[in-house]
Formats: sequence, C-alpha cells, structure tokens
Amino acid sequence: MKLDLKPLLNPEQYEAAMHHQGPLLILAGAGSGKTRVITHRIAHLHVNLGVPLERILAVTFTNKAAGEMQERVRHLLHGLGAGERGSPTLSTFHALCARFLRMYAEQAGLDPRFSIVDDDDHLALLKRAIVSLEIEATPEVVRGASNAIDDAKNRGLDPDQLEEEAIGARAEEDARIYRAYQLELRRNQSLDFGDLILEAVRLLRSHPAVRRQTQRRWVYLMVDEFQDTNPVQYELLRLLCGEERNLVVVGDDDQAIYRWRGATVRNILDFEADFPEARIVKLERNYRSTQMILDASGAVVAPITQRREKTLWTEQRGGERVQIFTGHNSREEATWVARGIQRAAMRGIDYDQCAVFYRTNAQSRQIEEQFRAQGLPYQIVGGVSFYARSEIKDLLAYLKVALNPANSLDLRRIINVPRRGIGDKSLDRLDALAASLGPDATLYEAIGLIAQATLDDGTFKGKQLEAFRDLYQLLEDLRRDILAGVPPSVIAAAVIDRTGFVAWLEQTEPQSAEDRKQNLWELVAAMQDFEREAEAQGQPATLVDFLERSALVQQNDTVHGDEPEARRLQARPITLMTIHAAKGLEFDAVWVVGVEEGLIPLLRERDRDAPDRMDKLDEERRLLYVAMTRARKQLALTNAKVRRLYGKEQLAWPSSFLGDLPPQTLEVSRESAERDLLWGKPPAQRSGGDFDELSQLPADDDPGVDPNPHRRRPTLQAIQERRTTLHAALQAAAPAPTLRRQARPRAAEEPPAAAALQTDLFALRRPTPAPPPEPEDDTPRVVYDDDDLAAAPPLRRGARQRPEAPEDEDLVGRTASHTREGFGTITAVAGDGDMASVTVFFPSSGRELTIKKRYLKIY
DNA sequence: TCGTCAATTATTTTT
DNA sequence: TAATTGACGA
Repeated sequence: MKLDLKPLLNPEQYEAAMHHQGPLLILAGAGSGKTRVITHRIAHLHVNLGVPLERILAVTFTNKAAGEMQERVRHLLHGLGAGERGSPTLSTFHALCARFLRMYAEQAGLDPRFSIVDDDDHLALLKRAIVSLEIEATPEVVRGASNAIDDAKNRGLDPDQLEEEAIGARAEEDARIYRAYQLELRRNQSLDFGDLILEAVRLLRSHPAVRRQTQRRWVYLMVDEFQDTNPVQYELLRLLCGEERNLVVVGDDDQAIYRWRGATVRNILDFEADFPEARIVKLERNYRSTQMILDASGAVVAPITQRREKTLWTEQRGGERVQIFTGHNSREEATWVARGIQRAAMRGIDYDQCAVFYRTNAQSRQIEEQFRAQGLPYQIVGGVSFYARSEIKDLLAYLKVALNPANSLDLRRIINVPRRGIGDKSLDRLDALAASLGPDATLYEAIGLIAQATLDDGTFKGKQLEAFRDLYQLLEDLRRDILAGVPPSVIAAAVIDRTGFVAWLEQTEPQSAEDRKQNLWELVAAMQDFEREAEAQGQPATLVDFLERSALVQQNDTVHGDEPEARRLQARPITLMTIHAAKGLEFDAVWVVGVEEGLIPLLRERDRDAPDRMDKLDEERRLLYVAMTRARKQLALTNAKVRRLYGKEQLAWPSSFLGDLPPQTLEVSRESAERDLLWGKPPAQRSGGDFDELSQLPADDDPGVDPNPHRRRPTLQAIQERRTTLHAALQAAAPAPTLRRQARPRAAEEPPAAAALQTDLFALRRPTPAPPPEPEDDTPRVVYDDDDLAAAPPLRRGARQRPEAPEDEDLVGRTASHTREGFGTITAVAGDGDMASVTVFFPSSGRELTIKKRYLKIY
C-alpha cells in the first residue's frame, strides 16, 4: 500500500517529509507539527521507498519525546498495515551512547558493567578528586571545577586539552582536578553523563571498523530539538552520518533553552556552513495557538539579534487577549490563578488542560498551598526525582555494587547503611588496607580479604569483623543471583529483607518511614514492570538494563499534595511544572507565574558583569517564549509586588520583558493590584534589555526605591536590600495594622481598595492566620460568589488507577513476602481468595514453599 | 560509633 | 524554608 502524504500535510511539511537523502534543516516553529513531519517521513521512507525500519535512527533529548515518537510511528505504521516489520531506533543521545558503549566495551576500553553516575555522585566523586590533590574542597572550588569539567566535556576536551588552553592559575587547577576526577571515575568503572557522549565519539573516531559498522547500521538519521545539541553531540552526529551526510535535523532556535548545559545555538544558526548543500525548510504555520497568543509571544523573542527570522501564523484569527495580573503578594497571585482555573473550568476547559508554569521549583509551594486550600486537584511534574531519593539510591547502590564491584562510590554509600557499626574510623582503616594492596585495588577486594579472614593481623575483630563478613556475604550472594539471572525485583526485595532496611527506616526516621517504604516498594514494582515489558518483547530483563534506565530516565514522577490518594486519583489534575519541563507540551490554558524581574529573567548578582550576560538575557526571553507558546486558547502572565521566597519577603516588580508585549494583545485583570500597562518606564526605553536596566526603577508607587535614577546606579542586591529596609521601617512606624483575612479572595467585581493595599503589605510581616479548614466533600470548593461557579465541573475518574487486589492468575511472577521466609517470587497458585495456596520460591533460602495466600504480602 | 541538636547556608533550569 | 553540616555527649 502506498502512502500519499500530500493530503496529510501542508506544503512545507510535505516538502520536509518527502526529503530523501542528504542534509536537511527543518526550522520548526512552536506548534508547527514537527513531530508529525518526522513520523510521516519515517513512514514514507519505509512504506514508499522500502527503507527497512532498522536503518532509521531518530535521536531526541528526552525519554518522553522518544517514547511519544515511538508511539506515533507505531500507530501510523499500524494504520497502514506495515507495522510488523521491525522498528526504527528511537532513542535519547545518552541512552544510545550507553548501549553503544556496552556493545563495544572492549574497543572502548571499558568494563561492560560500567556504572553511570548521576549529578550527586558526580559531586561526591569530584570532591574526592579535589581532596586527593590536597586542595580544600570549598563550595566555590567544587562548583567552579564542576562547571569547567562539564564545559570541557561538552566541547569534547580531555584534561590535557583543557590544561593546554588554560589561562591563569584557576583554570590550570581546574584542569588538574579534571584529570584527577577522571581517574576517580575510572577507578570506579563509572562514566558520567558527559562521558557517555564523549567516549562514544572517541570510540567512533579511533576505530574505523566500528565506525563503518555503525554507519552501515543506520542510514537515515534524524535529530529532534537540534537547537539543544552541544558540540560533542554534534560531532557524534557527524560521525554517525559519515560521508553520506544523510542527516535531517529539526529545531527551533527560538526554543533554545539549554545553553547553560553547553548547548549552542550556533549549531542551528551555522548549519549550512558545515553542510553547504543542505536544504532548509521553514515550518511557520502554527496549529496550536490563537493569533493573539502568537503575536504576544512573538514579540518576546523579536528583540533577539542572533536568530533565524520566523513569523508564525495561524488560521485561528483573534482569540482572547493575554491576561496580565499583579498580586499584592505571591499568595494573592496564587489565589488569582486558582480562581482563574475554576473560571476556565466553568467555560468547559478541563483541569488537565490547565497548566501553571514557574521558573523555579521553589515557587510551586505557594501555588500548591492555594490549590490545596481550594480543593483543586493538581500534580507537580518534576521536583525531586524519584531516583534521587536517598532510600532509592541506597537500594540501587547495593545492586550497582553487586553488579560492578569496582564501584567504590556506591560501596561507601551503603557500607554503613543501614547501620552496621562500620564508622569513619573503620572506613579509614579499610581505605588504608586497600591502598596497601596496590594502586588498582578496590574497597571491595579489601572487604573480601577481611571477610575471608585471609588477613590475620587483628585489625578488625569481634562485631566489626562480623559486620564485614555479613556485608561481603550479602554482596557475594547478590552477585551470584545476578549471574544466575534472578529477576531484578527479586534481588531488590532480598536486599530490603536481608539488610533490615525497613526496620532501620522506622527506627531512624519515624515520620517519613511510611513514605520511604512506599518508595522502596514502588521501585520493586517498577522493576516488575520492566521485567514484564522485557518479557513481552521476548528479551531477558537484566539488571544492567534496569540500572541503565534508572540512571538515564529522569522519571517525571508526580509529587502529590497531602490529599488522600483516592481523592487525588479521582480527578484529572491540573499540571504544575517549571518552564523547562513544559517544553514540547501544550495545554488549552496556561498561567505563567512570577513574570518578574529577577525571576523571568532570572538574574543573579554574579551574572551582572558576566561577559555573556546578553546571551543569558536572550535565553531568558526564549524561556518566556516557550512558556507562552504552550497555550492553545488562553494565556495569563502574573507577578507579585511582594514575593515570599525561602521564608523571606522580597519586593518584586514586573519583568522588563512585559514591556515588549504589544499592548493590543494584553488585558490587565480587573483584580490586578497594578492597573497600568507602563511598568514604570516609557516604552521607548524598555525594549533592548540590559542588566543596567535592572537597576532602573520600577513603578513609582513602589515603596522603598529612590525615584531618581540618575542619583545612583545601585546593584540589584543593593536595591533589594534598601527596599526591604525601608519596607521594614515603614512597617515599624505604622500603627498596629489590621490583619486581612487570608485566602478568601475578594469577589471579582470588587477591586482592592487603595487602603487595602497598605494593610495587605503589613499583613505580610505578621504570623499567618490559621489556614482555612479543608473542605470535607470531594467537589472543588467554590470560593467566590459568582453564581455560574456553583455548578463546578464534576471531577472525572482518573485514567491511571493502580490495580488493587490482583486477579489470581496474575499472581505468578509477582513478589511476595512472608514474615519468616522473607521475600520470594510466586511460581504457582491454586484456588482463589484468601485461602488460595500460593507457591513461592524464596531465593535467600533456596526453598520453594506453598503457603496460604492470607499469610503472604503480595507486591 | 551514633544520635541529637543547633547553626549555617543556599537557593535555576536537567540528560 | 528546609536541608545539610558540625559539635558534643552518651
């Protein structure tokens, strides 16, 4: 069956999707259907041109994007009845490189069981490296070296090359630290994120045979979010596509928001320099937003000089104006957002089509508080990653060490967790012992010597010796299990059981033990999911693969409020996330909070004089652009005059970027504390955007600011300090203020009186009044008087309810625990209900027992 | 060696 | 605000 793309795509999309060979740059504006182009091109190559799917490689940055593309390609091909013949490789840069390096571990000079270190491990290792050079590991040194190393890896430099280009003592020191750090990594048989790409590049460069093999394997290359590539990633792409130069890149320089991670817009701006024969297609037709939203957001990036000119257009003429709201404080801002969402819901926009974006995670707290107070269901995307939680890292550390005994970093982590009486002193002696065994000896080997009593000098005895023996025995058992192919979930459960992890949690952290236990079981459940998935694909579920996934998947788990689980699952929640996390998503209605100077753009004092400050400012513009272009129909930008952050009140003023928005696209909310569209400066002066502008003054009626900009040009910090002091003085001088009741938003018709503004400010310094009582019923509370709100939208049943009480035939393969026998895997079931006879294999004892179901805990 | 309590301090974005 | 670090006593 032939696939005719013509009726499916617009002319530009069609041109891009029909592209056959050679380099192509697709400049895809926000919402212009780039994923559609990529998936249709894959289908076209396969169905019309007979390209085997295995020859196609598409690289993305996030697992989310890779997964989505996978799904869409599968769906598209399935619809054409062409889905059964293999599948293209759709992967992230990092996952691709990790697999590649394990495959060619020998040529790359690596142990195929190498561990991948996350950011925390990276810092720990870095500190050790710094100390090993007898340099004091102050936060500045660590941060500086970390940045230098990251930057070097992003540019593809090794320690020697970094040293060569180093100017000054500081840079030379960084290079030396880089060298020592690499040594630490090597000793631990570990790679960090940067190494994954860099080592892959080195391997391809130095091994022509591997390179040829790889180039033959993938003939058609596509890269999504090309604007986010850094120089090494770019180099990797060039090596992958080889002489054929058969490379299609899709990107939007206006959405480049990862410069700080080494991404360089240059890659997209100068693509033709490297590929002079490249075709370029611009996708400017937007299928997502109203013209109003496009006009407003376009104005934010328009002042950027280094950019590919694009003008988005849509057939959705008109649309609602962008709402602008200024709250007296950040709590009021949150209240207004909550109310706005309830209004949107009245107009038929589901909660799960509403999103709130903020610049920093810390801002989510206040939004949460309001949502909780008003009974709005929400989910937070991002935040502390599941895999960054200490109990999860502990458990995984056991598995990582068992797999890769050279991983001393993780061994250190667990050597005394749970407490087994091996303290700092013992660890020092263990280090000394390892050092005496030779330069390449590992901690694990040293422990082995002690445990097997090969060492008989009496350094360790009694309880300590016992502790070492237990630990060693445990790890050896795990190693054996891994080799024997015992499923990861069973191994993990055995660790929890044999270390007494749960009891330790309950004893040391009684308040959070419940949560942490939940997390542990969630990890075991994640492993089981993984095992089922692998089984479905007919592949073995190996621990290496699971660990790799856990290291590379930034699980966007949802951190929920303290609402009861059942209630939370009932409604499709509103999404709260950082702007970065929002890239690639879209919602009917979007609220961007904290559109303030200092937050958007986020500026810190030390950036003031940075040579690249203009670039940073441009990136902040793009960030706001990304946030705004997520909205389909409705968009609001909010800020506050006083912001509570880190437990402190700080005065704030509207972002200078707001001054670039065309007034005819805006509408200031009637409830706003600031009614004026001219945020304290005439429009003529407003556009450029420079750091000096920051020290210029905000609205005249803001307290605490010298109204004469010529008198001095204080630093950002000085301004804030001065404002805060004056603010405090004002407060001290005032008669006892009346406290305003909290969290009862005023009716929409009643804008805050001028007098209320003052008391409002004062109220901030007082202890917060008791929070409003939790609503008892399940419906969202109606918080203001509008009649039309009385009919609040019904909460819908959520889609992702976890299956409870599994059907009996589902039990086989699951993990079960028994009070005496510990953890095991279910191998058979007879009968049903609580009295069913369940046969369980317990790896710790090697026994298989049949036990009544009611005596088992099943996970 | 371990647990408690006080002090300190850092606050961006993430594969 | 919250999370981490450091000192101290058991």
